[in-house]
Amino acid sequence: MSISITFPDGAVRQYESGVSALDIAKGISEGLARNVLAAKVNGVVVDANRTITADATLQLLTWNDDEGKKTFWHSSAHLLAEALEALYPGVKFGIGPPIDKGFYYDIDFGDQKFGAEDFDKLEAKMNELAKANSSFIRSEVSKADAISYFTEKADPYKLELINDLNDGEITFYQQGNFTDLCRGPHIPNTGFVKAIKVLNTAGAYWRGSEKNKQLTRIYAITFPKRAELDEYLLMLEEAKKRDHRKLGKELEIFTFDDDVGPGLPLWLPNGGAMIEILENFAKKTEREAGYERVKTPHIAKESMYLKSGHLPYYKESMFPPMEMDGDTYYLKAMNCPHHHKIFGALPRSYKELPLRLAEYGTCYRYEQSGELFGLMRVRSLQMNDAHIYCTEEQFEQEFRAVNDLYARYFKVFGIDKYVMRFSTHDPAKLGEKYINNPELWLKTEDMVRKVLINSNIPYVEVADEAAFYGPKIDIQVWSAIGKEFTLATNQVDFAQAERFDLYYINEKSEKERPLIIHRAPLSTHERFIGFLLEHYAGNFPTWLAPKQVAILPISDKYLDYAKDVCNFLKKCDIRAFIDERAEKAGKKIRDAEIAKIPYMLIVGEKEAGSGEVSVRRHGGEDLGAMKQEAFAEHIKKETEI
RNA sequence: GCCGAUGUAGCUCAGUGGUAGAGCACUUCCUUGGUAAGGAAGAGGUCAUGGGUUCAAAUCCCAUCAUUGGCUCCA
Repeated sequence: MSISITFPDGAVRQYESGVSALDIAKGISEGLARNVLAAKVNGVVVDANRTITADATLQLLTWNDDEGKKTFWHSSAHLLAEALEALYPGVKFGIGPPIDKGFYYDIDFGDQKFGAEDFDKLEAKMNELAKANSSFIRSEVSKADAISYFTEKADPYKLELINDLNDGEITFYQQGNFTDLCRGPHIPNTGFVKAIKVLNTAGAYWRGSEKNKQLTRIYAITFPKRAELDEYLLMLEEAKKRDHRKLGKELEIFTFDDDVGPGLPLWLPNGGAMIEILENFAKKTEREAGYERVKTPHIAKESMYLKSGHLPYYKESMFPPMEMDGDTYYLKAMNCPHHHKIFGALPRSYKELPLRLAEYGTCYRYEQSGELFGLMRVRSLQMNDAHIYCTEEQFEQEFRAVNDLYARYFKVFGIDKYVMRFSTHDPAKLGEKYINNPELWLKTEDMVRKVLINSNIPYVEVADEAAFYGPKIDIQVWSAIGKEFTLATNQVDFAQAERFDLYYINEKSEKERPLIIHRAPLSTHERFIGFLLEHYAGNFPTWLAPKQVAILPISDKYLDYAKDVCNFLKKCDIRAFIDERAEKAGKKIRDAEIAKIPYMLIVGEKEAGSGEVSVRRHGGEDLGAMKQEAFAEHIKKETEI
């Protein structure tokens, strides 16, 4: 019997029923067949050697397809497991999925030890098994047989997984001497794997729950070509150079000190300068957008956090309380309750709304020790915070205005690689993780969704990630080394107005609850500057650079002229300094280049005589000689934002 | 918090049981120079901290602290 196969380009060809994707590939070219990792039949990814017995659409998946890569890495995880079982008999296997870059396998090593010193051995074994060209053989297994197989192997994890599956949907895959519970699909054989790198190990709780046993997770990556692995490793090296922790040290932005404490950054003068620049920018922008600035203390009494509802949710991650005059005080971990108190301090009319209260508020959060990460996750932080109190009718416009503000900021910084994550509640956790008000949850979530859709903002919606007081939008970005974190946030709060008994008088002279928007588009100084360091790889645009201009006298004979230039630039609000060392120009240039100073002004006999400066841009571009005033003008123009 | 790794001069790092090292940075002197490293000398360390083993510990063992790769968490 013959069947019709439709290819992605629309071509339809006839084949004998029972043909496999691999057969079809071979029919097209041997070269293609060598590269086929899996196939997409009627939209479902399957093994390339699965037989096709009815008319179907077919896409051959290779390394160039994401699904091809995923299949390749998934099979590589099985290869890793096969090697581990050979080297460490009796280890138990958790799960071994592909990830964005490579794959991992969670292993229970029992009494056996596995560490970085064993990576070479494991790689060697994997290479050996890869060369064996073992086919991945699929078999359908009854639940009873599956249970009996893994009972014999005494693997509690696989048994637990099988338990959740139904008879008839269980498949095994075998390659060489290794058999695994797996839904597949897999690449044709292990020989496709040509380059292997075991990257690191980590503890990982079984099924992601702290209550379960911690397994050893082994991360690795594989490629069909040696050269691709080398390229990948090189890229990792490059990424490390952008790491804000490395750059922050090199550019003297921040430091940590054991006597100050973990997660408590010290801002060096360069970091202090950046903070000032960012604040000035934000304050101006927010003033124009109708925000008013407020200022609140760093501590408050327990009663306020009980009222706000934060304490039961976050007590564990607040610094321990202080006892004073018979009262219990906490260091503030969030600014919202303080701001709510400001809203409530005066009688409010609908005419005052929306009321937008902004503060670069300093907060302290007792983050778990294992969470601390450079500037991205710290225990003292200063937030670009504001709370907008508005009526329900004003909500959409206000929420949209906040999103516009993000867009504006992100454009200034050239931030374009991010994902908007819309977090909603889980109805099953009302009253536990979330304020128990089902109608308001649905209503506000609808409002947010509407704004996102109406503004054409791409987003992903995730359930059960909301704040306890309402849904939120987070802007997710990635650090140089690939760690995901929330940069900015925009949250709806329908709970705290009630808790603080906040109200305004509406047109009909009735009391009404305001809706509250929490927003922090520029995140915290800590996280934002950490992010910017990586984003710009330390090469800040001139307006943001803590030091904008290095004045480099050719010799100390021209120091006086250099001082004239420096004073003039400072008067023009340009951040300039003189390299007064008795070094040659070449050395001073090199050091200014390494310090990533945007402009270098070389001043010597020629310039001193003519009142000029010779301008070199960071990176080497020579802008030639110009009058001091012309240079000041040049910088002014460039730093307008 | 949990599992693993790491901790030596300001920075980057050598140093596997026998007198603490290098490069850069710093200080001083010489050199007074033209677009990515001039020369010389000097100073700088309780080898994270506290115990232990040993004739002897940066080195071996234990604990603590910090950093870190992940996991869990994230107002």
